[in-house]
Amino acid sequence: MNKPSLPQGTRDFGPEVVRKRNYIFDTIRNVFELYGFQQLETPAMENIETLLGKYGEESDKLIFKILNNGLDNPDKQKQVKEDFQKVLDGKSVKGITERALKYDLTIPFARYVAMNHGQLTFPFKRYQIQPVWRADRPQKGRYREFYQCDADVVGSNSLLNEVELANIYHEVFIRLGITNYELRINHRKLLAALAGICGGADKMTDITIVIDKLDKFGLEKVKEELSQKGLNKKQIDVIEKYLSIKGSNPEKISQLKKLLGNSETARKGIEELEFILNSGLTPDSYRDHDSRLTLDPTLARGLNYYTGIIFEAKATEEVKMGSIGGGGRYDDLTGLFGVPGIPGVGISFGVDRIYDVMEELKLFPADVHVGTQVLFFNLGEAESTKAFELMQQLRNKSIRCELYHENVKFDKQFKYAEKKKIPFAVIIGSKELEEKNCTLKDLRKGEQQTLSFEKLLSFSFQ
RNA sequence: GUGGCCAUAGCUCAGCUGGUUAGAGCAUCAGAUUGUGGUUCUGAGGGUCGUGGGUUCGAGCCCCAUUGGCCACCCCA
Repeated sequence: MNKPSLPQGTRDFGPEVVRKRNYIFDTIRNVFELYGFQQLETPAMENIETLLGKYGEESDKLIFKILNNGLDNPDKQKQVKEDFQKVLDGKSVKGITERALKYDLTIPFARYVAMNHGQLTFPFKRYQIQPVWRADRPQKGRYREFYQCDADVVGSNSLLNEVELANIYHEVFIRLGITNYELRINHRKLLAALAGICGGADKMTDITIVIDKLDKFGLEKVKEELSQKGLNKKQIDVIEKYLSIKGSNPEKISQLKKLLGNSETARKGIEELEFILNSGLTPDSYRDHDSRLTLDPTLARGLNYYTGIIFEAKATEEVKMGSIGGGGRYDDLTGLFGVPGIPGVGISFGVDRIYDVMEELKLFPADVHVGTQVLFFNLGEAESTKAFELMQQLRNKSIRCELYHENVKFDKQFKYAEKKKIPFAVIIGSKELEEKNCTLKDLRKGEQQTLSFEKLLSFSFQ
């Protein structure tokens, strides 16, 4: 018998970890609901054509495909073998696989909206907290199964939504104690305008991918790669100017206007960025701390469907972690599913990464640990019957209790309480039973007192 | 998908240029202690050294393959 193991990149979560994760989930959920979002759930798997081609070519390879059942049916052998040959050639074939695990929450949401747009009240504000799967190779902060927490607004072009979403980021991170985060924003239209000047719209993907690497590889390497992509000296010069835009947010805006101001597309993008940056609705702290909400012209984001404002949230530099959240506006996501004209904007939190950041910065409050408050010692049949009765009454008062499972010596029962960090022990032995009282010991202080049963039931257990 | 590093007790690790019976700390269990835990002391259990093959008189150590983990690239949360 082989040792049991987990699939690569997946994890079990023990009780301690689940508590901490729930703390994050609850915080995010509360903020989402505070802002008027309602929860949606979609299946773990989707029809494969719902997902393929939505994220870009590279990402299609990272979608987990589910093998069809019944491939061993003798009547189908010939067809299956032909289909499988196509799979070997890198194609996705319905005869072999027609379902896949979802890759993110946005596309399934768009599918849902496309299917139900007749019934929905717009703007539709939904949030979704579910696992997604990527066949990526695991490494730091990257797993094959991980949770996303998304909030999206569809059916509204208003930039108010962007402002709201930026506020949600702020509120969540502050509540979690991640006070040193940075929310970077940019606009796809700036990148489109830049591409328009430098080699045409079809170069946009290449350009965005390359400039996204600026902070990692530096300017020279970026210029080198642009040259390899077929851009000429003049075009690269423009991009260099674009990349060297620095300073406060207003300073960057004015430089962008100078560089791209001739382009109608860019002007629209800059206007929208200015609206967000200057919005009186953002918390005061944004304006006090310019670095919190930062205009970053080099921010690109890989996902193809973004068309407007894009967001990315990062923790402080000292925590070497990729982005802990991202999002943006898309003009026409449901158009992919035959229902055009529904724009949307959304954000996503990466809970697994937020967890790692909080662990590293020791941000979990001590009281996320909510275990048993009271352990009733088991000192015999008559004794434990009384203990059981009292325990149930305490439970009715929402005090978390348990009765030790067998009558063993004190030593063991104390050590059990110790290990489970149970603060109180209630001892009812033959002596107490006779005197109709009990011994209550505070294990943190090492102090104990004798209480009547009535007193025990009204004790606060703090 | 590409590259680098690693794999020894439940956990963290030691184990010399290949040489007798593979060690430590922590954890676990038992006892000192049948109504008072955390400390202490004593003892015990626990390993086909990730897996499969090879070289050798002899392999935890060397070689090949394989699986898994970590890290980086691509990409991303």
